[in-house]
Amino acid sequence: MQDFIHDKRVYYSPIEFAMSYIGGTWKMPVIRALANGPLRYGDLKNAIPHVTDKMLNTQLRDLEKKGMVTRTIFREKPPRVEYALTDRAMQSIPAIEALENYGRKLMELEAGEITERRS
Amino acid sequence: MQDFIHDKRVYYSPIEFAMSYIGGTWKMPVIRALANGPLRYGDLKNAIPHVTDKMLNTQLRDLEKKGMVTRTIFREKPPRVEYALTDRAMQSIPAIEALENYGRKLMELEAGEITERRS
DNA sequence: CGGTATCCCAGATGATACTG
DNA sequence: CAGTATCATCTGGGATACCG
Repeated sequence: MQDFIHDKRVYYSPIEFAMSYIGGTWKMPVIRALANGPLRYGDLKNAIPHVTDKMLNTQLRDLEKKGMVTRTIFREKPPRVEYALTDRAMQSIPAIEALENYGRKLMELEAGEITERRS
Repeated sequence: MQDFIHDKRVYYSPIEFAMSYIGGTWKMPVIRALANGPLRYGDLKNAIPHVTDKMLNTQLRDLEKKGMVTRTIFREKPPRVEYALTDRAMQSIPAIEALENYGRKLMELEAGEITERRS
């Protein structure tokens, strides 16, 4: 395939381009956590073990910029902020689930093997 | 899910674990290039536009260590080295193709939109 | 409750040149 | 043909602390 230029950057393959949207350690876990419906910030954070506020916020801002999530503020008491997937993010779910299944297969394979001793 | 520990590292999700095998800019393109059968080094390099020798070699060594590719040397004239996918790498192909399809969808979406002006 | 602001580092990537 | 070696760069991610 020929090069794809977007936002002044060159992408060599559809894979690389997809990863610019959902790559990194946290973006897929975020999307997966929102796959069953919108969540507010706190619930989202609880749904993703080990994520820090900084990383969660960074990733949410990135995803917003890319048109993958929407952020809705409800000015209630106490304040509420909800994150939801856009259409294009929902279309990534099959790919993310495929990756997740593969990860589980690898975990089984590795758990079943005797750990190699490093020389 | 609970944490998964492998090779002295903690993985928080199957996704993260899968990405430790096929993540990075070049590993999926490499696996995809080998999906239809073994290739020798030069052909593999030609199959992956823009990859440098350093990156291709680094990734191939990584993939070897993880048990994702095999490296076979044929002492002929001229020398020949063939790379092939292992079983566990072949199991990643559906996930990689799903990602690739998603990347293509995103490319269409972006190509069809009027580029936003950044303020 | 839902975030920001700093500072910092390791590791991933790249350019270039050289080799058995 | 199939790589290594070296050096430089850049950014993702983490620790910690603070804020409207």
